[in-house]
This record gives sequence, C-alpha cells and structure tokens, in this order.
Amino acid sequence: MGRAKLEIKPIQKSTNRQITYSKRKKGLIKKAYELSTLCDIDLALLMFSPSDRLCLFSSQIRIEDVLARYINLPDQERENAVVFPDQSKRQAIQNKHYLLRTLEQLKTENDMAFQINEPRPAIHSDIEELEQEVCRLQQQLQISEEELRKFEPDPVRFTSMEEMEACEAHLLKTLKRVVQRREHLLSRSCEAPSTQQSMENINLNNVIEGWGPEAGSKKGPYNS
Amino acid sequence: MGRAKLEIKPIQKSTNRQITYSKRKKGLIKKAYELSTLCDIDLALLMFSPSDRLCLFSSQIRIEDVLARYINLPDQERENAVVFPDQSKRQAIQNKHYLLRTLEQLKTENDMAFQINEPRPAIHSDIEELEQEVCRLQQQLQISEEELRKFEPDPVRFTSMEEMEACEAHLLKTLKRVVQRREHLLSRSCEAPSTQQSMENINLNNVIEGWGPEAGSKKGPYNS
DNA sequence: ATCTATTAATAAAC
DNA sequence: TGTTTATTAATAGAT
Repeated sequence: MGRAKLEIKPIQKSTNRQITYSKRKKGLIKKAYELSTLCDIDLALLMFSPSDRLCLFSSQIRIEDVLARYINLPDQERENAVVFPDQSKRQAIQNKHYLLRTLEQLKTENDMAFQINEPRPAIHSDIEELEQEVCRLQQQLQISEEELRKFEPDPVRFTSMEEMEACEAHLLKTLKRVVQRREHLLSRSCEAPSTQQSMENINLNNVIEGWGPEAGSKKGPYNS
Repeated sequence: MGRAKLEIKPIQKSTNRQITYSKRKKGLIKKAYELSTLCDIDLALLMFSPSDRLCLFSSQIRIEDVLARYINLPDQERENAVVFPDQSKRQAIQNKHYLLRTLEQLKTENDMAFQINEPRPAIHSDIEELEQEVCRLQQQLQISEEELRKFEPDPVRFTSMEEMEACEAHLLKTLKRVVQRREHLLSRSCEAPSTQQSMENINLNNVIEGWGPEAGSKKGPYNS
C-alpha cells in the first residue's frame, strides 16, 4: 500500500527505516488490538526498535500473564505453536522441526507444481534424494573418521594407555599386511629388491618382534 | 476493509469469530514479519486462539531470545515500553477486559478449534542449503578417505611399488610417533609401569609435546 | 477454500 | 514530527 510497492527487505537508509518503523509499528499494534478484541483472545507483542528500544503491547491481561501462560505450557505445545510467515527464509535454519515441516511442504508444493505443469518444478524426489545423500554422506564420513582415528587418535583426547596400544597394534597389523603384500608381489615379479626395501624390512621385523603391544620392553630402535 | 465495516468489539458468533481469527492472525503475522524484515528488528508475537491454542511468531531470533531480552531489561524500561492502541482508552480497555476475562474463566469454551497451516511457497534456498551440505560432506569425506588411503591403500588398485613404499613409510612414521609418545609419557610418570595407566594426571602440554610437531600440523577432520 | 466489493494501511511527497 | 493522497493490501461477507 502506498504510492509505490515496497519490497520486503531491510531498508538501508536509516531515516526511512525509522519512519517505516514508526508507521508500521502503529499499524501492527492497531491490528493486534483489533484481533484481540474481535476474537477475545490474549495476545502479546514485543518489539525492539531499530535503536533497540523496547515496545510492548498486550491485550486483555498484563504481558507478564501472557508470558507466564506461555512459559507454563508443555514443551511440545510451545514448539508446535511456532508459525512462520510466507517469505521468512531465515527461520529455515532455526530448528529441526521447521526443517522437517518445510521439507514436507516442499514435497506437497512440488507435487502441486507438477500437476500444474510449472516451468521450474523441482520434484520432491530431488529433495528426498538430497536428504538421503546428506544422510549417507554423514554416515560414510563418520565411518571414515572412526577408521582414521584407529591410526592416529587425537592426542589431546587420548585418555588411556590402552587406547594408545590399540592404535599401535592396529598400525603394526596394517604394516605387516602391506609388507607381506609387497613381498608377495616381489616374489612374483622376480625382480631384485632395492636396498631401501631391505632396510625397511629389517626395521619392520624389529618392530614386530620387539615392540608389539604385549612386549615387556619399553626401549626400542625409534628413540632417535 | 471488507464488504462492510466491522465494529471492533467481541464477535458473538463462534464460527465468525473463528474465521476472523484465522484471517486476521495470518495478516498480523505477515505484518509482523514485514516490519521485522524492513526495519531489521527483533520481534515476538504470542497469541492464544479463541480455543486457547497458542500461536507464536518471532523474527530473526528464537522467541526465547526475545523473551530473555525482555526479561533482562530493567523494570522501569519494561514499564515504559507498554503501548496501548488508544492512549485515552487505556485504562478502560484494561479494566473491562480483565474483568471479562476473569468472569469467563467460569464458563467452558467449546469453539471449534482448528488451525490451518497456510501453504508456503517453495523456497529455493532450502534446496540450495541441502545441496551445499551435500557438497561440504563430499569434500570432507574425500579428505578423510585420502588420509585413510595413506594408511591402507586399496590393494587392488595398488599399481606402483612407489605407492606401496610410501604407504609403508607413512605407517612406520606414525608408528614411530606413537611409540615415542608412549615412551615420553611413561618417562614422565615414572611410577606405575602398568599398561593400563591413566593419562589423566599428565600435563596437556606434555602430551602435545610428546606427540610431536608432525602430528600437531596434521589437518585431519578429527582434529577439530 | 475462494472470490470480490469495500475499507484500511501506507510510501512518497510535502 | 504531522498531513496528504495515490496506491497497494487486507479482509467481511458471500459462496
């Protein structure tokens, strides 16, 4: 309403913002009053102005009573009560319930869009697929990170010597497999092993024999 | 607005009251959203429907935060903030409705209560958010898997001996670090030789020091 | 839920 | 701040 249609996005000019705030605040309070009177309901409205000044309106009863009524509600009912206006996108990341509801809504809307043959119908299965992909990736990532932790546990979170020895054992086992496989490949290709390989092999044997998790000695070849 | 001008007083007919509530509630929330967006302010709106169902709207931040902000204000500021749609009728409105409210607690309300969730247009950013999440997870997974491959390269895809040796070297290096760190920790706490020893009493600096700079500079995803 | 004749809100200008 | 006014927006009542 007004001489020109105003886009609903933050007003940059401070003076305009202040003027619009004053006008619309008045209008909003009037609407709130009318609704509460016409329908005989409790209602509370809290606003912080652009300059962070509080403005309150409550109908019928004191605002404290409205808030008390709100606070005394069961959690579930409080969560269910949250409503979002059409254009509000910021709220999308606000809570899981809303995300789920949004997703449901999107599915429904896309079904409708499909029926009406809209130009850009993002089909609901796309969203479902994206959702599943997110889930799948999260799981894979978790598995992968757990696997990695077996090799290199976070030193800060290292709490027991047991954990450390498990890590050591795991490293040894893997190392052993790699070496075995190399030797297997070498024996098949019948090529002469390099000197470096020999060296490593010796070290490995020492490690396995002298430094296994169950070994009693605490000194070894790695004290450089 | 409407076919006829409606006087602002409680609507007697329950059905009409309910219809008006639904329509005006929607309008009020839209107005609240527009004000909060245009002026970039925090705002909270609480309504109890004719059938005492709570309906909430909050902009920008969660309603709890708006209420917390309200509650934390000095008393004086809270009192000053109260606004009435018509200052001259302020007291009359308050008293009249408060009394009505108290009396009406004695009777049972049997309004048909149903809240219809108005459909919301599909938000592209919802899909974009999901896509971004997928991208992010894929990257993390790739990093994690590359890290893992340094320890355990896929034996089937093992093509060169160099790759194998790099793997072996990497395993040895890590193993060496783990052993060194264990040594370090053991030497610091020269009492209990038990392998079950707890590390809780060991200084965090020592732990990090013992793990060595190589480990410290690691950028694995579990480091966060 | 949808329609539409009306009234109400308000953006820009002053 | 307040007033005006051309426009857009909300909605009462009917369907």
